[in-house]
Amino acid sequence: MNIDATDMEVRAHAEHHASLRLWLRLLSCTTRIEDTIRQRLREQFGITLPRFDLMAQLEREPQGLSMSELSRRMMVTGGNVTSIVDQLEKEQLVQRQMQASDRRSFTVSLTEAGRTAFAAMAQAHEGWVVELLAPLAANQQEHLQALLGTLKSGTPTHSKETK
Amino acid sequence: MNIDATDMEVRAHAEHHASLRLWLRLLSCTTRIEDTIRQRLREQFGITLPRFDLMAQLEREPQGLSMSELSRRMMVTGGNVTSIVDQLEKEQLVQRQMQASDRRSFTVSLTEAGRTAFAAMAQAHEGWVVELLAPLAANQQEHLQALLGTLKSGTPTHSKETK
DNA sequence: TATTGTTATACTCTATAACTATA
DNA sequence: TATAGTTATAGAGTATAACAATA
Repeated sequence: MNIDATDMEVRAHAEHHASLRLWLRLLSCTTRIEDTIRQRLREQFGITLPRFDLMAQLEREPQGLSMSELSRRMMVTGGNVTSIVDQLEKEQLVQRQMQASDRRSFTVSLTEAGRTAFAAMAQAHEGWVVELLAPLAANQQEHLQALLGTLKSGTPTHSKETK
Repeated sequence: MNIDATDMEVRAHAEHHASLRLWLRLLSCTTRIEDTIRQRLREQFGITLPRFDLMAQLEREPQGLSMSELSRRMMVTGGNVTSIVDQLEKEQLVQRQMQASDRRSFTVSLTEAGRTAFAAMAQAHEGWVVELLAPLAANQQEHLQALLGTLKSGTPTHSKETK
């Protein structure tokens, strides 16, 4: 637009546009997969994604987690964790256990039924993920993993010329 | 687990696990960026992501879109589009216009104020995206775009050995 | 009859804030 | 005082289904 636009500015505009297109594609790919998984979890197991995620957190920590730790890991506020745990407890998939050391707190863990149910769901879930990522060959998946690692860590492997 | 497990099965298990890790990383990267954008849109412009998305759809189609077309493009049901358009119309950012050809339908488009407001939001939005993707150099972003294109299209560039 | 859009309802997730019990 | 967790409230987004007007 500017008559004084330099090559660098032109290039910067083009790169900005490319970043925006990349973000829209990243978002649409992820959303499409997530929606598919969400729908299948609901249809086949009658469970929502946040509940599945909470159970997955507990599955990784057999000794259980406190409400506040769950809140931190799931990045949602405490009140929400309470309601999700309430629902899962009603279905006897998780249990609250008193802690002798601190009577304000307690430990949430999977019940035996919860472990069994989660195992079936996790197996199906993994199958869906494999299926939905199948358009990418194994070496492409590795490459994608590496690129996303760079994006996540915030550590560029190549320095950028533009400030 | 199985005593008869062949090398292929072992490899398949390893690849399945890698796919799952890739999916979790894809999800966390995307969610992190999306949450940041959502939060900034709310704080700086008092708008939600679905409303921003609807305005973005309209910005691309100056002649406007019908409710059903908006519903299709945003992949949400008609009732939801009605409520989002209602809110934006109340803020005078979009307008409903009668269509002579079909009196059941009408055209939704950005108002002048809506175009102005959207321009400011879109510019900020693009800047955030550039910032959040900055850990990746330009050539890495191109690579990521290509890989996601393969994932999206469902057309593997390499055939897979496993059925 | 089919389609366009609205309305009503219900549910989940979310954040905020006030609250209780314990440390 | 501070912390762990709960409760209450409000709001957004979503799907479903019944509905009115028009084609």
